[in-house]
Amino acid sequence: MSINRNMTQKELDTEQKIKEAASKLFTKKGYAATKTRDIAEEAGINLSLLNYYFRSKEKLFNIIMGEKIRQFFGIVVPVITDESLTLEVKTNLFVEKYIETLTENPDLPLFVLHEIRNNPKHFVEEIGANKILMNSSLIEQIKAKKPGINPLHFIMNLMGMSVFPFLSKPVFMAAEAVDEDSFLELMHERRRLIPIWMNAILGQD
Amino acid sequence: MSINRNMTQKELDTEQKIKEAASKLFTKKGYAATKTRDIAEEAGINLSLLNYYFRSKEKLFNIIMGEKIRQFFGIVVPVITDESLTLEVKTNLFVEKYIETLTENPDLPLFVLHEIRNNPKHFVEEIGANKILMNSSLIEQIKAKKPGINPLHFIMNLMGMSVFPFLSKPVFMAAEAVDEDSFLELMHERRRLIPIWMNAILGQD
DNA sequence: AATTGATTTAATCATTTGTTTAAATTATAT
DNA sequence: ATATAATTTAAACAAATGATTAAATCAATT
Repeated sequence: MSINRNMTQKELDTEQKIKEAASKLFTKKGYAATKTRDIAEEAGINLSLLNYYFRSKEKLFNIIMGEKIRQFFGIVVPVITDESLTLEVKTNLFVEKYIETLTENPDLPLFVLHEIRNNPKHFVEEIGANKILMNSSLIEQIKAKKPGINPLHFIMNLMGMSVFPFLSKPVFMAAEAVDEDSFLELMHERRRLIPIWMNAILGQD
Repeated sequence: MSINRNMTQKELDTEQKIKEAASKLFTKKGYAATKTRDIAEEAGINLSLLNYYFRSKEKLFNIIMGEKIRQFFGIVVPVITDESLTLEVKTNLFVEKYIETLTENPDLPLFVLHEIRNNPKHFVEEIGANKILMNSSLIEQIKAKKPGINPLHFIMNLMGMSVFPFLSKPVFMAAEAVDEDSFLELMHERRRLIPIWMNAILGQD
């Protein structure tokens, strides 16, 4: 029953080709709109191999989903929990990591937010993410600086300013407000500007 | 062939029941994951009536989609184009309208952004939205205040701070950072705070 | 009441879709 | 080289799905 007994080059290739095709289509079109035959065609493999390597569409999806969730949240968990970093450094790293990752993977946030809404359990199980945020040193640092305000406001501002542009990119492109190049340039500028804006929001002391 | 020859109460009810069921399911699950039988069951009608009133699932979807796009963008187009409003008043109205609408329709932004990415033509045809944003008086006012920076940065900040919390609500809930009540309270606070933050970002002159 | 048209229903159709099966091929080990 | 196991393929299956049909019911008009 077990697979991967013999780690030939070809075997790894097939499994990897399926994963990459699935990753591309799932993130682009979502679970329901992606057909197993689409994945097989995109991967250039026989349809049966999908079930041979991953048992079912759902199991394949769960694997991809877990990777994407870790990709989306994994990049910042070490940053927000690191007690040795100042608030300013955290903000800088947060913005840098997100803009870097999302520039490479523009479909990531819409996919992750969509699928977490459909199945929040995935998120919790994958990241063990409950409690992490609220107990992070980032939250403590914000509370210390702005004791009167719920610190989540600033997390939402930071994420909103960093992530939302990628979510709304198709809208801005359809509205002819940006093209591919000018969007990239904007995101490059934001890597520098968002920390400045966050500082302005948090008060200039 | 024509429908709606006799505008009886019952007929309007059936058509409306289908539209409301479709609206609920499409916005919650997307086009592909919503089955015509789900819509019929949610509406409490016979499956055939969906085709009788709307010809096809796709035609029904296009109607719902158009309404949602108008709902999402229609609320702010009059605000950003009104030359008689100051930048501060525009910002206030923008935030107020969005937080009000999205509090009532939390699934709206994810649905709209998802479907616009899948079919940007819909958006352009529905709103005629190309050119509107970049020629708006809002853009002019931002340019006048911050001549050195691309005004889209501030549009993205304004939308990001207003809309992103609704997109990420399921994440914050899964992370046990908020519950339903505290989220509502946060959004109520943001209606007041975002204009202040936007002012801080735009410089305090 | 009878006729006509609109609406609703149950049954059915044709495709699509996820999965399985069994045979064929390829690689590995003896 | 032969036997054994792993991989790949083509064909097929069963269930799901969007749509249609034809008959039944309901409403309005004469």
